[in-house]
Amino acid sequence: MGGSRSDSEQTRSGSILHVDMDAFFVSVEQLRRPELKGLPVAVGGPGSRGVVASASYEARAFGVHSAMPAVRARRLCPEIVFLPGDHQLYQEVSERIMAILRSFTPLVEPLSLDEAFLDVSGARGSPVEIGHSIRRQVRDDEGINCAVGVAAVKFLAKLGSKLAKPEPTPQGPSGGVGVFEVPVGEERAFLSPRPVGDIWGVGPATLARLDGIGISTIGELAEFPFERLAAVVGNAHGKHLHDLANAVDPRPVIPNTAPKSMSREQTFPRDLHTHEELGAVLVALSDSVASRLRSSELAGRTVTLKVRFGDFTTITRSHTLAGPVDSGVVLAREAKRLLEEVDVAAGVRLIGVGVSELEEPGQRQLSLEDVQATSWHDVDRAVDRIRGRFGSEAIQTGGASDTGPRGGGWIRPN
DNA sequence: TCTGGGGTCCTCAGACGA
DNA sequence: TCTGTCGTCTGAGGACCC
Repeated sequence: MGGSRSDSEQTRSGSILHVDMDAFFVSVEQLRRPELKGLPVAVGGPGSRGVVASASYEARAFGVHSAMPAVRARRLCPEIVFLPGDHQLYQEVSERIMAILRSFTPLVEPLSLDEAFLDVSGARGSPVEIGHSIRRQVRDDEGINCAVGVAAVKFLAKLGSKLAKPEPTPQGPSGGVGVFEVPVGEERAFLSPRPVGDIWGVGPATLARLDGIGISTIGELAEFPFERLAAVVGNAHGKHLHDLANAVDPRPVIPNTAPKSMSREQTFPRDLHTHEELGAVLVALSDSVASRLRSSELAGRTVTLKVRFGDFTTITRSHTLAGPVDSGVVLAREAKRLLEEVDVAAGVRLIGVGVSELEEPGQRQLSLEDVQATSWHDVDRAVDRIRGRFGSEAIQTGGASDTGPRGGGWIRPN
């Protein structure tokens, strides 16, 4: 079972593909800076509070991995090259790769910039052949390597792509089958000996709980009485895990899923201790979230403030408005209102603003609050037009000073 | 060791109305 | 009228993913 298999064999293929780019951010950087090829490279925040977002296989050979603090990555691999990252560029490359995937089937569900599920049940050719074709075309057109998992269900396809990836060595990626298939009918046998941590949705907390009831393999989880499992990890989570362990995953591939929330957050190089400093940041973050809402033609009703203190404890405070808003001014006002109820004297390392309960800003009855918001709507649109024409830096909120009648007007930077 | 940023989903508790 | 129950909504937080 597994690996690249020709269709002449007897087993039947599943029609779900999971495509996963290899070290995506780093690969994109190495394309525009070929001198970085073959070197240990990481993309991420290089500062004292930064973490690794993506690491080259050469860096991984030293034990560096994503989400690792930059300080630790440097300790493990002193010669590592840290790059700040260019999200705009990654977005553009990702969109071109997704277009390649859509040339094989319209049923493409992006999971993030660098991975996607495909349903190729209606496509021409066998799923394994399609997997190889996708790898070829992504490599030829974009210079990026990717791994493909083929299975009957999403969870197994995702596990397959993980197993198709090369191994990290100091000399770079080594081996890797490229396309890994879990044939239909062999799922349970494939899963049974694997560690339970291979299940999508089992992180450190769940792993510890499962360990506490003597479960370490997926096979053990599959045989465990559901009622006892649910008592330990909760009903919904228990059912989900039990199903996955038994290779049951009815989730379809859904293209074009609408976002459910949008947020922006920022970690400071040093903790901030006053509402004034934090309020100024909230204005900028709110403006950014609102701008993205408008460009997606969405508006949200629930505003959430996130505060992480110096000791890493995190709280959220939220408020649901009468109607959806997409104005940075209104978001900032609500976020500041929520912040006023938080004691920040101990020091804040991160602050964030999020909006959920998203909908299209359509017809609805306007409240007095809405009318006030609407008066800023035209201003926000004008700002969008200026940024569209002259770039995102062309105009910024005056929230840093937080002065003026509205507590954060628009300024043109010098 | 010391933990970014942007998401999704789930659980739990309290308020509230039927 | 009072009390208990149930469902729903909202808010807060945890866990997980890339």
